[in-house]
Amino acid sequence: MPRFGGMLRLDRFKSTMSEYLEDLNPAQRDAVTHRDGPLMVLAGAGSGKTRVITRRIAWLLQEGVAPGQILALTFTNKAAGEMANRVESLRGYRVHVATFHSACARFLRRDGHLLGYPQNFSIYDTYDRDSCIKQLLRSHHIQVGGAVTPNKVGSRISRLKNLGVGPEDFVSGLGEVDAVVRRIYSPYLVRMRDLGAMDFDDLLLRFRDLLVEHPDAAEMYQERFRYLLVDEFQDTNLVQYDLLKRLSAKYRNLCVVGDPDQSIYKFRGAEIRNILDYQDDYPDAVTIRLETNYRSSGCILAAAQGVIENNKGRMDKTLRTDAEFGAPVSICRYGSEQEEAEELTNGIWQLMSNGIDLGEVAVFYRTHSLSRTIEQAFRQRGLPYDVVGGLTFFERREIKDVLAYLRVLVNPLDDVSMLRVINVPPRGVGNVSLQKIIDRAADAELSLFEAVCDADCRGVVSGKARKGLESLAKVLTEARGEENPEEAVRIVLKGTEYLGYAGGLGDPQDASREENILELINDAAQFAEESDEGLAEYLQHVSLLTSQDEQHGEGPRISLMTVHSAKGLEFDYVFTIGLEEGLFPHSRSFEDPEGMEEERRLMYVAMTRARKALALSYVSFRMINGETRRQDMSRFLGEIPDECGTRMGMPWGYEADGDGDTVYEADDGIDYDPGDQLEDDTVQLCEGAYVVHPEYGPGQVLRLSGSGIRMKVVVLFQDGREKTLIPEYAGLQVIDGSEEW
DNA sequence: GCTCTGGCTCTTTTT
DNA sequence: GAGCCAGAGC
Repeated sequence: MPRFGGMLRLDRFKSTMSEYLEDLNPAQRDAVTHRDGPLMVLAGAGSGKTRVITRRIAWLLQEGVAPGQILALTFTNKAAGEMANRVESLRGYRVHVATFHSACARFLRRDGHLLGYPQNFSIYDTYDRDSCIKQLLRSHHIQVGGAVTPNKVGSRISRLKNLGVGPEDFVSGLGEVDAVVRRIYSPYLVRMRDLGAMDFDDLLLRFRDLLVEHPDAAEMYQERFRYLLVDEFQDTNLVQYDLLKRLSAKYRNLCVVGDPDQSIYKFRGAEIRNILDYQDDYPDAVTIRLETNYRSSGCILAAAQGVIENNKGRMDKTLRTDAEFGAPVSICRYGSEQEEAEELTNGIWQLMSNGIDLGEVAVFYRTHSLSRTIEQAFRQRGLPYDVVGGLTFFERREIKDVLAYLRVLVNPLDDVSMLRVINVPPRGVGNVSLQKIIDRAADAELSLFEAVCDADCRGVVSGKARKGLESLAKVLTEARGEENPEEAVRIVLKGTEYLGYAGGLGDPQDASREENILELINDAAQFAEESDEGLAEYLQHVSLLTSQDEQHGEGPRISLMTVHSAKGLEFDYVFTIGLEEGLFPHSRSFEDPEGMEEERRLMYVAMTRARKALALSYVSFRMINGETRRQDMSRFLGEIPDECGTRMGMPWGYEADGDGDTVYEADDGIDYDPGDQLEDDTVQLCEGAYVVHPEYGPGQVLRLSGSGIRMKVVVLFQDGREKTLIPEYAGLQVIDGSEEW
């Protein structure tokens, strides 16, 4: 985590100017040495953008700008940390590098009281936001169901907030969701304020409010941060851009770096238009284009270029490279996702046997759901991997439960968190008792936390519920004021016997929930040790972690992630799977030409992550939502120039080793029907049959029930587990004879 | 008040 | 297949 401040100065960092500049090309050098005034750097993929930003910071420091006067904003905490470290190693100074959200959170912790927020406000993620909305819908007697779900209402409100549209400006459309939003939007804002809580959008909006409503505070920030640098500017939204304009209003040293071809976050309010507006808003801005790619082979670059050129509304830009043409991009078609996963595994084994570092291998996909088949194959073949994003550690149920306890300790107004834990683990507080205490709290104008901690209020319930609330109050009172996050976690766990409860959740053989909680203790301990900050800071820190910030296992590992998470990263070997119409480009973008262009930019991002080799694959049949569908090749593959791709065979010359694997050529019209194999298996499936499950391993069928598509089997697995499975979905393989295991 | 079951929906991407 | 929810049954 980047820490602000740190004024250490070491003489050995005194360098001559040329040291920062000599390995830069002329355009990069111009960007680095631009002194004052607005600067826009249009940086193509792999053109050394990060290097330019860090060198520029180092250069500014050398020019006499104080470290505290520089604020750099990046996309992930990880990127921020790396950038801060690089600057530190160049100059020996720590500068402020943060994400938009964490910077705003930090500022609001200090000055949010000017807006009436407690210093220890809670930060709600999407899930918490939806819980809050769910409660609001209930209290407004709005029926949930069909199109109206807390999540849909929440996303709609979020979108409006990103556009800077308040409840008073909102002209609702015709849809059901809009009708609900019209009723709920304003109450939601009020409710969040009462809870002392902010969602992700609020962090930006409230900080903007602060700048607008408190000119003295605004001036203080303007004086403080005289030099602003923004990475990934193409993915900022209107509110973020507005913030930047206000922050830089006095000194106008706003340096933005971005690539319109890599704008992939429209769905969360990003505006490529910001790049065009920037030129209007700062007519005197210097614009520098970085057009030399230092990352990818010539072939990969040409292939990516061939794809992105199909976008109509695009700033003209061509990337050059001096790199060798390199190996052609491999384009493979497989029969099914299982085959895709298997061949992917084979390809990676091949790389490994050539001594490749697995840390330089990545697998990208458009949607998280595609990771599962790949993960299974990797696990079976013993390949170490990390999944970036998806359900992250801090989004897990048991972790969120424990964090909710911590949150109410820090912010007693936080009823959403209190509701989450008031009966977790179960302590006899059912709906009836819960409603009683909620009503009592409302009458007494107390938060739920306060009501639970007040013996008088607890008096409204009796019996088991009362006892439960008493024990809860006892834990909360005991833990309250504990500043050390690790200690706080321990007190909560002990007082609530949460570990025992978590152990009983779900699969009894699955110890991962307890392990996760122990991991949380470690994380909290580590935070306390490294930062000497308290519980409130710890909560803020974990609330704003990004999917790329997660720590992973030891040793080199293959990275699995969505293309969105891949932005800003690079790998020697990149596999992108699921290049099929409807998946990538995703069907949700079909009607909308702008959406399709964004999909294409996404493809461009995926391709340009690769340094040495790029393999793209698609399948003829894929199981989607429990239904096997016939898939067509992605249009993007057709846009790759012929001289850049080999449309057959295994990645990079891998040959099937005669075990009967079929190699498909693209568009050869071969109809592979995975149903054939399925039917064969189903026929053999009978009581006593030996089977292998991709996850649970070998087992024996105990009973069958139902028939055809409704058929279920009960299987006793070797490890003693008994599972009821639907053969069609479970991927069960029937094997003959017990000698197999 | 708690737990289990069956029915329903689900899959875009994230701070 | 998985997560969520409502309703039934204990």
